[in-house]
Amino acid sequence: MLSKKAKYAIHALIFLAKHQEQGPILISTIAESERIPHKFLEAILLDLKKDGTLGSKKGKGGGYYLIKKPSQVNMADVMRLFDGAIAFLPCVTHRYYERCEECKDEETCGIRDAFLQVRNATVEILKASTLEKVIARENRLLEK
Amino acid sequence: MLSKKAKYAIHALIFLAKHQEQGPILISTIAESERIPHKFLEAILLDLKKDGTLGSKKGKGGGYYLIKKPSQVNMADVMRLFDGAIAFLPCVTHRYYERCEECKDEETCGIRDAFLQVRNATVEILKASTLEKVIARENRLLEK
DNA sequence: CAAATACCCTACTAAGTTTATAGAGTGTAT
DNA sequence: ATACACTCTATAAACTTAGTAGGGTATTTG
Repeated sequence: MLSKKAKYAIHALIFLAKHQEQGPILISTIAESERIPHKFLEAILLDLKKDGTLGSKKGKGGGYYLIKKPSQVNMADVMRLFDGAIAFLPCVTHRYYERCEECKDEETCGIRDAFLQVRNATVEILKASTLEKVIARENRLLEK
Repeated sequence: MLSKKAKYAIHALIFLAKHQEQGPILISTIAESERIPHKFLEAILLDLKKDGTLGSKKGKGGGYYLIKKPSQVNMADVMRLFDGAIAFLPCVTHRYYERCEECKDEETCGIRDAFLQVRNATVEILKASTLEKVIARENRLLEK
């Protein structure tokens, strides 16, 4: 399951994308609108800033804003940032690769292939799920 | 990531399937061969028994054995048994359905669709990954 | 029947992770 | 100068995971 951090991050990103033209948005504004604990959201937005997804401005009129285009922000990257590797086994991840400690012989491991397929399918779908598409989908659903 | 419980369960099942014709296998035998803490494995095998996958016999000459055919035991079921729902969001699971508490309106949620696709793809792949196929794959790799 | 065998069950503990909260610090605009 | 709003460090409560302890129960064998 996704952690709350990842879910909050996604909701915050959607909010920021929807209000992009309003300039910097206060943490408090997002926190209230999305019902996210203020201090918790602070840490989340900071992570997204260090990641290069968001920018921030201090002082009056300050707040957070999207740096990347909504078409460049995808669910796979957000998930990785907050919850780590997407794969179910450490031996089938690309960037966080580690041997499975329970595994006697990785070369002849019968389950690796299935979990590698799962990983690849998951990454493909989540990479394609960009902020732009997510918001387009919400708007489409709202119109009905 | 898969829990150790789920990984241990998979390894124990593979072991049991490979030694199927030997009759009941001792917990200790599996524990030593697969390097799983004895008491921990006990609990795991008991869960698999309650689930209907394994049978057991008490007393001398006792132990655990597969009840289902290796072609009927798949990774999706094992994962669900030990780690719960496969989906990343509670609102896209079939049997453990719950609303996402962070979600304001499920009907217009823009991310549900992507995570539903992920769930469906994952379940499909893991359902197809049966004990029979996993073992066949190991044997194929060993021959090379 | 008795004793050994081996699974069954309940409770507990240690460690790690997640989900926060508190409060002081730093930079910015007016 | 001062209010504003993000930044950083530390801490704590709740929950989950992984593993341990110890006795209970059923079955086989002599």
